[in-house]
Amino acid sequence: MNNSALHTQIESPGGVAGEPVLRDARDRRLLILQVATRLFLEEGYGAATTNALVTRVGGSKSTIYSHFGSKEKLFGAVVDHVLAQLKAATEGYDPPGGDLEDCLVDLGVKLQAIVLSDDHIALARMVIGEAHRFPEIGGIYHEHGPAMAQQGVVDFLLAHDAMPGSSLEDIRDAAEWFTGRLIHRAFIRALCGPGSDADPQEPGRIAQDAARTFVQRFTGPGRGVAA
Amino acid sequence: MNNSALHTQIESPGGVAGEPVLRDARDRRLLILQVATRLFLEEGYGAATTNALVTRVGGSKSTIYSHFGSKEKLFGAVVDHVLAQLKAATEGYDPPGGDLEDCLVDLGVKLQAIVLSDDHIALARMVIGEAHRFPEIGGIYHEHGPAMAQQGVVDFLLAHDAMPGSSLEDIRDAAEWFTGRLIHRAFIRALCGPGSDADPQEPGRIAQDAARTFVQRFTGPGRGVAA
DNA sequence: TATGTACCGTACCGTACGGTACGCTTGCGA
DNA sequence: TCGCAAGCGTACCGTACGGTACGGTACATA
Repeated sequence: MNNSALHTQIESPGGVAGEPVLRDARDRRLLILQVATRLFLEEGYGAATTNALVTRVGGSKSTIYSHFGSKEKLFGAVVDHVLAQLKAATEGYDPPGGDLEDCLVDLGVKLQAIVLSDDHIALARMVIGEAHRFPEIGGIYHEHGPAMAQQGVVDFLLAHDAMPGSSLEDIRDAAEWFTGRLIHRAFIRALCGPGSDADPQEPGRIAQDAARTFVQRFTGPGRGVAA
Repeated sequence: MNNSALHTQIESPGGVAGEPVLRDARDRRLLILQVATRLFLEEGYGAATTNALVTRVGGSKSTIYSHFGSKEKLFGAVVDHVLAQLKAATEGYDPPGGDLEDCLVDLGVKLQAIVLSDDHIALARMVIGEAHRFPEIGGIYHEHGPAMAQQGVVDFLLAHDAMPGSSLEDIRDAAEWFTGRLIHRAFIRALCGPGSDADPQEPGRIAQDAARTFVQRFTGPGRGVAA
């Protein structure tokens, strides 16, 4: 699962060439944030050293500490930054024409691509691993990540009037069925390690299964609470 | 979600009383392992200090290093230990009588209790957070945790002949639907932070929804692949 | 030309960590 | 009684980290 949709990295100065390239640039802060984001995502919070950041971004540690007051605050800014990128990747989603099942397949594939993207997995690992030291950041991630995705599915179902006559609670439950089926297994596996991505067709297969079964179960005749 | 089913802690010496209680005990190693387990689960890998372990377990750091060669190896032993406890908690599961739906509700409630237990959440956080540094341990956890749970549901469905005539692949897919619905949302939420456990009836409600919907969709007439 | 601001570079501080060395004590078995 | 394995306590080592200090530099504005 290799996804580069979220990469907006800028060339970092100070790498090979000793001469600073962006000297006195107004967006020094943004550059630091972007490089720090890549560093944190690659190394994790604990292993990402401020000295390593200085090496990558070029310049001086003092500048970094003048923009962000501490490593913890920088971490918070990085999480916000990645969440904003993830949100941007979801905006402007335009479901294709066709019947509900086709739309659900499309939505499912897109959702999987974002949730299972390298950047999101790295972010989730980091946030989960540090949830205990930074509970607030864990809450922010959950609110703007998983909870947002869940709400996105609910909105989709409402916009398509996929379950006419159903209560909002039923629609929420249906959305949980859908996302659980779509994501759960692959997400947990990805969080646990690189995993053997032996079958590149698996995401599509699961999206189709999720969509088909969803339509059969939650829409059309015979749905609703039995007994 | 407060679950103490996994706690088998032994009273640690050296806490208040200065006199060592288990001096020269043969099971010094086990005691260290148990205390280390609690320490790691409470503090996380990075924040769990070997000095803190010495303070809690009593005795000397040399002893710890003579039993386990390094902090990393101790970590591996702790993960194995917790996984063994989790496995022990699932063994001897005896589904109640009654129809399939009742059995599924019971299975669902038990599964939730284990997966969402404090110890398992703490373990999962730790493993996920360090999956990058210890990919092997991530694999071990996944194999003996999530994958095992998944297989347990498959075995349950097979033992109850819940989906007669279905292929093994269909049964696996059905088990993924069930576990995804059961666990996904609450598990992710728990991983992200303490969360507001406002509704203690939620697990039961979800287990019932999962069981009822599962029976409607995957068993009885009208199931199977459409079109 | 004077001044303020942002940044650079480097040296440094205090601390905390994982891990080791070493001499002492205790209790068991021959 | 002796030796030996296991454990104890403490001091210590090397290192790496987050964070700070400080003098110097470039540039924009007035």
